[in-house]
Amino acid sequence: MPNHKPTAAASPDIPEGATAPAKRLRGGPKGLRITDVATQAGVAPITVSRVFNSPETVAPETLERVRQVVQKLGYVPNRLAGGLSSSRSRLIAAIVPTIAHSLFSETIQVFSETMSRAGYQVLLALSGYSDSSEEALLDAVLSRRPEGVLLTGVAHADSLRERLLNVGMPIVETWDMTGTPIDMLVGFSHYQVGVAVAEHFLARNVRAPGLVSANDDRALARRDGFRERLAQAGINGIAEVLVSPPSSVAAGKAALPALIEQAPNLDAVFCGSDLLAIGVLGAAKRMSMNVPSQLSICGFGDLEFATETTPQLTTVRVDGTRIGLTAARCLLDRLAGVDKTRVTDVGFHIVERETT
Amino acid sequence: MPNHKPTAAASPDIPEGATAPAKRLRGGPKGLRITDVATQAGVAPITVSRVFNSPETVAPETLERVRQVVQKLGYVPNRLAGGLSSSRSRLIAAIVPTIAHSLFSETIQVFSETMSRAGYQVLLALSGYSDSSEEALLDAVLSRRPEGVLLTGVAHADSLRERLLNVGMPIVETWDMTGTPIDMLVGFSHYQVGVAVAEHFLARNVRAPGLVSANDDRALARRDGFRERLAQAGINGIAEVLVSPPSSVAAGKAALPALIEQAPNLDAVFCGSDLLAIGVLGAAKRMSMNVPSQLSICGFGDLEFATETTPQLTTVRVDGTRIGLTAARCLLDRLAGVDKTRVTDVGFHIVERETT
DNA sequence: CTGAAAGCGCTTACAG
DNA sequence: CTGAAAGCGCTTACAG
Repeated sequence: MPNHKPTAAASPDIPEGATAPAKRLRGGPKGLRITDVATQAGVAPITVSRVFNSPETVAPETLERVRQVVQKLGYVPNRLAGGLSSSRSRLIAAIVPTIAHSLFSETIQVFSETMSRAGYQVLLALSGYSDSSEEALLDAVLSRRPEGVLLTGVAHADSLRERLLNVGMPIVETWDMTGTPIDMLVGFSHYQVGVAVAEHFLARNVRAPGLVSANDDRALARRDGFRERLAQAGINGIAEVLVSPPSSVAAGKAALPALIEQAPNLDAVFCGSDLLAIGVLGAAKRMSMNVPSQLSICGFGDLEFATETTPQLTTVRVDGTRIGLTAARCLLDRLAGVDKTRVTDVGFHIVERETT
Repeated sequence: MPNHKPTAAASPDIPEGATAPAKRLRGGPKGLRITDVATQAGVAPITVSRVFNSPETVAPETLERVRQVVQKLGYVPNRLAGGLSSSRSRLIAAIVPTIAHSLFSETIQVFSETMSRAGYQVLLALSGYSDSSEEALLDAVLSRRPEGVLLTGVAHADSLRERLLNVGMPIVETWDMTGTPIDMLVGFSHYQVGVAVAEHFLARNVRAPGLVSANDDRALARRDGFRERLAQAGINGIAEVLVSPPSSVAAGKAALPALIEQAPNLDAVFCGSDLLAIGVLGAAKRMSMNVPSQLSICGFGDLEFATETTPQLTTVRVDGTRIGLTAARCLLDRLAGVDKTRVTDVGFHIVERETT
């Protein structure tokens, strides 16, 4: 027979005349609490807590007994309470511009899987591509007291950087590169992508390259690398069309005529995404321009289908899965007290498919 | 001058000889608390709380004064504490098999945007396609005490259904249809998709259709509808290849020869996803089979690029954005106390592109 | 419109 | 290996 708690036996024996200060009730019973389990198992609440948080410190028989009660009652600990009490929320925030049709989704997928295997849960925060309400978003995120944060891109606004520098929790910036990370960083240089694509075009003796891309931070960095490398080769005044995110096939289609208007001799286009590249390809076909002989097209993102359906396109591949996994490991190491490599450059590859 | 709290003035005047029961400290100061703001603003903590939660009940001047202190100090309320105290976590859980390369990502995107506009945050839980650890996943989710749950698919395992029926929080099942939803439902019938694709093929006088798909619940429901409708038309013993998720172009490529081995006269394939369809299309090309004249191919998902790059393919379109928006509204209405329509069938469309 | 007290359900920090 | 007490940072439920 388990040892009974003395207090558990002495239930309603408060003297009639006692001046108990009229206990205020806060709503009805909301569910099972740790004390319910403790009472049934004949242990103190702290022992039930240990069964969940440090089972190795509990005697095997006690462990078994408590677990059976937990199972029987269907008790699920309240982590709001647990987190408040322990200052360990077991929550990680992931701040992403968007997950729809995006390269980031596989990063978040792996990141989330890895974190949850380690006992953390992911709070998803979509920032959109506008910086407008990023302050509010950060407030919302920080109000949950996450133990770590994954950012997509490097923090742009100074006010955000400032705040994040001061929160004192592990932070990984991803999908970009900078010399001044807030904390840890897993990504690659979009500027260098632009340079590499420029060199790819130059090697093909392109004369009048143009560019179509969304006007977000990273796409603009690629543009800058592209432009500056071409300028070194004496090519200036590049035709350019910027579209607002999300980029789409339709936007790519519309862009080609606009580019040709700016540069009638256009013979190459660097696109901010594979969807844009497919749009440009479609428009080129309709204008009877041969790709790639008359018009070289390079996308970005290396969508899975593209290899099969559009072998005329060159594209840039980034290993989003590796970014997610590495970012998760960085955070986990840091949370475990290990001082982790701060910057990881995962690089990128230009994927030139067989020319048709 | 703001009215000072009496207690705020009387700081360290406890008599030396007092037998104060050795206050135990729990770690150092972890950050700003509501009392820090209250003290600086010369109000009670509860007033600061009201500034955040019911500003309309606070005098304009007080409101302003408190907000300035909040701003100056950079105070962010602790929602672990707030949620524990108020039993309102302001958290919504979204349980999704996967968000990478998936149709669900746009549903989650819109769902998350809509919920966050309403002051909720989304906890992302990836269930994978295996039911193995779904119990553990649900425990993790419920431990956060979300105020609502979005499920992808209808709950399969009885034990899960049982638990969800009893948690007493609003639940929306999505992306599927059933006569016995747990609570609310926004989706469509995968079985009917299969029926519709069968009819599409029958209208084209197909004789020997086959099927390749992942072996998840919903894909199998499509298969069943497909099979049974064909059986009604006297077509039985359909060639079939099941692949494990995630489905891919490569899996589609590998499937076609396997299908032809089962059915040498194969003249149509219903694919579980557009990626599989692209793979089958690629394999057909390599085998010099004309699509669609020799081989009809139907995908599922209507990926954006496909319209442009693979006009030979037919596919099935579902409005994932609408599912996400509707699901969010259902939950929000319910949270606001409105009794909401329980079942919404968003339907689907067979998209037949111009035949090349 | 504002506040003092009590309580939300856990875990820390001791103590045995 | 186990437990009693105190505290985590808020909000509820009154009271004025």
